[in-house]
Amino acid sequence: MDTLDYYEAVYAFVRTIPAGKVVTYGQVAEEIGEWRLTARMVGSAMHYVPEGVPWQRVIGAGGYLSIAKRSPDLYREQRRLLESEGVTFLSEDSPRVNMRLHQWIEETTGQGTLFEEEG
DNA sequence: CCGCTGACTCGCG
DNA sequence: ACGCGAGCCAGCG
Repeated sequence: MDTLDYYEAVYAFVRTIPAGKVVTYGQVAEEIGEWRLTARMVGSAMHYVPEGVPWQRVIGAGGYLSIAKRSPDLYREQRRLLESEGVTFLSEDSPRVNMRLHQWIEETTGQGTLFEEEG
């Protein structure tokens, strides 16, 4: 698989994520199954995401909207898009999605289950 | 070819 | 809970 095809594979996968569901960067890489394709690569692909791809459904590990650190504007945009399709957060102020309700792919490694509810 | 960087992630204070 | 450093691999100058 050529390098640029990685991006296409990522976009193709992201398009299959149903509204109201979210997947982490790491999960996208894992699902595609190319050993070179890491979470970082998925992040790069999302940076150049073409129109029509529901990029907001790809989030950081643990439900955290990782874009928040680098771009407050994109964070607000992503949050707005997610909430408009029914995704809920741990709290109004929290940048973390309620993974219990919205995670599309179940964690199988047993590690991701240490997601905590708030309150 | 070398070095730096990044829409990432994990482990440690 | 949170900042930091390290590991990660492809892109770019």
